[in-house]
Amino acid sequence: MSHMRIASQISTPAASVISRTPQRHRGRLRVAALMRAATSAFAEKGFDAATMTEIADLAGASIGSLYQFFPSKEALADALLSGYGELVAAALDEVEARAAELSATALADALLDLLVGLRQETSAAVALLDARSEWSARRAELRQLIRRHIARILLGRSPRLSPDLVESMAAILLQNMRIMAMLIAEQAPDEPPGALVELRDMTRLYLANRLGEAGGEAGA
Amino acid sequence: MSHMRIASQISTPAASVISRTPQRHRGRLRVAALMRAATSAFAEKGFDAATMTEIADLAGASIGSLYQFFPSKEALADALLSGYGELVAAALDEVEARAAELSATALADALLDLLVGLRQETSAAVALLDARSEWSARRAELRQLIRRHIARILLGRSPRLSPDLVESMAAILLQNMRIMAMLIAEQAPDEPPGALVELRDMTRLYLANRLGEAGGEAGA
Amino acid sequence: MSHMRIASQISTPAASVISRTPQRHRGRLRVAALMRAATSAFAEKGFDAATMTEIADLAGASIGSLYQFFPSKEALADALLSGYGELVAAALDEVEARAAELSATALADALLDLLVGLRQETSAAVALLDARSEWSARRAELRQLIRRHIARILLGRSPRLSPDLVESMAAILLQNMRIMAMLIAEQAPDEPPGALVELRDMTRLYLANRLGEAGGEAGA
Amino acid sequence: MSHMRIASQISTPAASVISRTPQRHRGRLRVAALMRAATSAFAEKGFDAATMTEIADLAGASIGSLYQFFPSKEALADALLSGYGELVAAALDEVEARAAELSATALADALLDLLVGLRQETSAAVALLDARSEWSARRAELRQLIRRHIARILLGRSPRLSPDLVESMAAILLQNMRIMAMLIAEQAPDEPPGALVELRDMTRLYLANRLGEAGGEAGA
DNA sequence: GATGAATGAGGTTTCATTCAT
DNA sequence: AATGAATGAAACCTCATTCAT
Repeated sequence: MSHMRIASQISTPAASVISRTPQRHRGRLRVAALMRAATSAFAEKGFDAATMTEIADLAGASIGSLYQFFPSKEALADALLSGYGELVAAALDEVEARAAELSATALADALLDLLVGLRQETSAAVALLDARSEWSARRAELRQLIRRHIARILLGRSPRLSPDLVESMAAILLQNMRIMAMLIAEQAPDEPPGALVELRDMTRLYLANRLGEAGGEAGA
Repeated sequence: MSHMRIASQISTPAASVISRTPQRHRGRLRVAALMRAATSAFAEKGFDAATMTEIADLAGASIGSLYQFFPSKEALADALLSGYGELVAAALDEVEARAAELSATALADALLDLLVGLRQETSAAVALLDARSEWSARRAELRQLIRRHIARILLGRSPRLSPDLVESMAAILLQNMRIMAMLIAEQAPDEPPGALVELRDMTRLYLANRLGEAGGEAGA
Repeated sequence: MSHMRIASQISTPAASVISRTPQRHRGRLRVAALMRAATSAFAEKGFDAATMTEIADLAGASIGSLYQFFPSKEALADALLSGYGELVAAALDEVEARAAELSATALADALLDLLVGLRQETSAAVALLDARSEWSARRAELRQLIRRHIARILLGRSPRLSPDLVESMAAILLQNMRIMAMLIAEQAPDEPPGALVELRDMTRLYLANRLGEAGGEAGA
Repeated sequence: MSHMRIASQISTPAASVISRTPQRHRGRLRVAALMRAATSAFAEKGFDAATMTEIADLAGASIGSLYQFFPSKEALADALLSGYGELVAAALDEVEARAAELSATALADALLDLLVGLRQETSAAVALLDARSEWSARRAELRQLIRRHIARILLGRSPRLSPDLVESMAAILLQNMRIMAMLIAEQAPDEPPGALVELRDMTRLYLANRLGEAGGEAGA
């Protein structure tokens, strides 16, 4: 399923965002460990509260080693966000491939489950994007990337929908996906357990209505 | 309407959260100005990035004056959150008073519009609550306060619903209210304009379905 | 006995050290309360750690009121030290009056018990004098005042002793008096209880030896 | 002689009290320089009045460097006190080794001279221990450590003395050692020069009396 | 490449002192 | 006289970043 991706599969990001692409195996392992550590630290404490030293320690590396690969804290955040964008795009690709044969309900489920497998990465990404208003450009970019992708999937299923409508729907679906990921994360232990069901039902109801299908009744 | 409340109506909060309750007129004005400045700073930059010096400057006060009333940055955040909880509770009271005579659609609208009038306060509150995982207790508390209030409104309208269901619905409605406030805030200039309509329609559809009414068709 | 003086008997100090001599009864009470509060705060926390606000609060006065009588923290310390000097001088006067008829042992006891009744004042004075090296002049002055007084007493009892020797003896006796006060203060709950006896015996032994008397054997 | 130890021999203290044990030669030098600077600053101005910036400057280091090894001002004080405890213990070990063959007078001299070689460290330690009443536990601990050591030495010389008596004697001897160190320090230029002799004679007299020896007559 | 010590700008907080009411 | 708000210098401490070994 689409959400089988796990943190350790964070792939080495595009060369452009890190200071020096490691040529050796050791280096690639290091970078992976550092990004994993950064993801965890940012997800748990946020961009500002997480320290570079702490991230290096978490990865079992020295602070100097961290700076060898990521020339600044912001560059590290950038690399994480790029990687996150790629992860989500890949997951959406899988959904897109199956979209034609999915009912509205099944499509709603596929989307809602998508970020669940990327819970921690999503937490980190949200923390990074919420941290600095100067990054609104990057935030807009990432959101647009995902939104466009979702819109394409919707348009593939129902070609008669207007492009504008489909983009607006995608914006709302993305919000619901985010809420789903947050509800499942350990950060929301106090939310009523039934909330998950309600979110799913609401999304199914909405998508069925918009895609012109009858379904979307509450289930369990 | 309920969302006519504006930022300048922040009242001096309960004495418990500030270090020295102002005992003179000038002091009360100062506290109000400081809280307004803090709301603005936290909303724009987040808890960590906003500095105490900056907040004092924004309020036209000295740093010492800020600390006279709020003994720490965290105490300031606490005071803001308490005040926010009271604002939301007051707004929900108004909705509750009218709830019996509202259709499901109208109720959905009333809720969605509720936080819009508190846009900036909501941004600040969200920023504060997301900032520190140590505050999950306070976050849970505030969320629960609002959720329970919404649940009570729903139960008033449809007494046959189970308490658990109603709490779960409230959790989802709260999320939608939050999204609404964010979409309207200046922070999301890049979102498609139709997203607002979609969010509203989705919420109407959902609420009508759960409250057993027919309505909830898309409009605009 | 000489050590019956208690804190509340701190007399209003010489007019020169306070900013404005209070003409009314209320004012004199205020000053007394402030000095008592300052003595307590300095004794417990030291000069630096005690705050002016805290002292005012302790005295049930406002910070403005404190500054009305003592124009600075240092002036407050000065007033306290002056008062302390007068207290000790008065107590020494009493000993001096009885000195001729006292045995060496009894004289040792009288001196050792002298500061015990001024425990808290002594703690405060020591804290003040130890606080700032800039005050070594004042420290020297106060010590000299007391030392000379003790020397005079010794000389009165044994006129054949050289003035230099008597001053040196006084210096040592003063140290022993200070230790006695500290051992009895609540600050030294961990010292062995027998230490008091040893200190007393050592002092008796020493004084008897120097005053040419046989006595000073250990007792209990 | 036991008081040949000098400040520059402060060794890198136990790892437990500093935040990051230096792992390179340069780091170890830094830590030693910082502790030397701190000893000097605390001895001269006291704990509160000495500033961290000043200490770093004195050591020729940056403020960040100071905090790299000592995570707080209090931790720095702790490290100093631990080091001081070790220094005194080492010096007492030397006295203990020679104690059997020393007369009461010679033993008194050995003890009195002991802290003289550690004048500056003693000044600093006294300043630190007197600074904060919250440190009474640490103060008690350090005092007890030294007292027990002295008591052991006394018991070695005169095994028939009761353990309680010996502890009480040690408490008094420690006070005399402290006074000796203070009298010799540059902080007491105004004390009569003969005071040193008197202190020494008093201590000799006392110890000879308690150890059952005849000696202890005044000299010089 | 790797390590960890060094740096210092900048943030939070305290508190003596002043002054308007 | 009395009160308590206002002020800002200065202290403690953090942490991103650089650099010598």
